[in-house]
Amino acid sequence: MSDSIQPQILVEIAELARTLGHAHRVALLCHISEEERPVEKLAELAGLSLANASQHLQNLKRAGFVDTRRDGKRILYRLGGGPVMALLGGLQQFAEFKRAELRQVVVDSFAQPSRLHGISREELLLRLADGGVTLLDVRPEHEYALGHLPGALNIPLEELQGRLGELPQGQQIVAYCRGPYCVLSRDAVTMLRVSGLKARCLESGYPDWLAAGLKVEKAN
Amino acid sequence: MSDSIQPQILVEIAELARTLGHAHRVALLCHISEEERPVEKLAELAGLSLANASQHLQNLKRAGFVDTRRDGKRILYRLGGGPVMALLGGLQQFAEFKRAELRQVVVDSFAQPSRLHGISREELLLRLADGGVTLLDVRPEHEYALGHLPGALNIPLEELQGRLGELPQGQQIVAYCRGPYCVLSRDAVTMLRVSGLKARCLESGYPDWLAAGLKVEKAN
DNA sequence: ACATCATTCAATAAACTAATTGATTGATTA
DNA sequence: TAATCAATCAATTAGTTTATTGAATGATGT
Repeated sequence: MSDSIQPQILVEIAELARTLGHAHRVALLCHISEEERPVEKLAELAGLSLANASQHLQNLKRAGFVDTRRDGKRILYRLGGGPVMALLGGLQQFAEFKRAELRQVVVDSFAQPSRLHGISREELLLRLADGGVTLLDVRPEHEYALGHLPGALNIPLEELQGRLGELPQGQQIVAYCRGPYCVLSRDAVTMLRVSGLKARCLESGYPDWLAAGLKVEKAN
Repeated sequence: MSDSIQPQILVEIAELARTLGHAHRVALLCHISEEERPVEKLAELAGLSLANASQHLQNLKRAGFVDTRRDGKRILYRLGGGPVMALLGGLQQFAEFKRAELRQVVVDSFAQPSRLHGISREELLLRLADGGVTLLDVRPEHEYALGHLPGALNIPLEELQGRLGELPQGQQIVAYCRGPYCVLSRDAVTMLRVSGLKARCLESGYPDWLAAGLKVEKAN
């Protein structure tokens, strides 16, 4: 076997990962991904002291996850170039997978013979173009606010039972949540079908959509 | 604005990232991804003491990146469930993007009017089924050895000039490397075209292929 | 030019992480 | 049942990383 992987790229990968290895930095990165923001605002959002936030932000910048520009007195941080969100999405998906695994649901839903045959992103895009589909985001409100598929309706799973009336009767409904390992949309589809509605799952969730570079909508 | 992201998932994400935040652990994970292996072998491959390797491996296991099983006296580590390779691929791609950026090549290749119109994975799969395509992996040999697209020929970019004779004359050649931000395959295509061969780039690289869950080939 | 304001820098103490050593576990073979 | 062997655990030391403080930038607006 050759001398395995180039050690230098390993070190670079590890450095990138370590930069994301602190909850405050991940939080800051999320806040930046929502919208370009000055340091003070970010510190407030993340609940950090100014100097502390500044240092974390500089770490993120050194790693290339964010960029800055000056606007008058303030320095605005924005998302950097490159596949930053894909990376963050990958982490989020793995975290989501682990949670699902803990609840011992993954195995069940894979074992389940009718996997509710989810709809792929490609098919969804086609269906959306035709207009015969209602997109339903069943994640909690704050996650929806941070970004969702264009035109998606938000009814968190917990509220779904009580808000069935808000959904169109004739149309096909496509529910999605955090990804293939997240059970929210599966539960939603089961619930909707029981109520006599035509519902399917999106195979992949919001992070995946984001990672694929497709357009998203954000709350104001 | 609502209370932003759930702090708990942020902590979990950060923990995952921190686990990948050490070159030795990334190296171990790569070695494990190649093949199920016992601790001793992994320690040797990564150049670590046994106890040290064991500790790193346990970190990886705690995070869910790897799993273990016993086989006689030895304990074999294998890749865990969930989108581990997608995550690692995401990191690799971001690292690759940064390198390209440093060389100030990304901007150029995006600015370049004819982006060498790359071929998509879907199209490649179709073409491969027809058999009229030669797949060319232009990454260094050791990277190729760790895994490559099924049936791909390996000629590292540095050797390409001298080994043009190994390529079929009539067939379309599809070159790939580490991903959309890697310049190896672009350079290769340019070189091949100059030599009168029909060549195109794969839009996405090996890590992306891996992340998409498609079949790969490994050296023995 | 001066005062102002957002941000960064520098220095410190506290907390955490990594590598080494040697002891321990737990399954296998004789 | 004892010897063996792979792997893990425990404890130590050295090295990093984090949050805090207060001082230093550096562009703005009067």
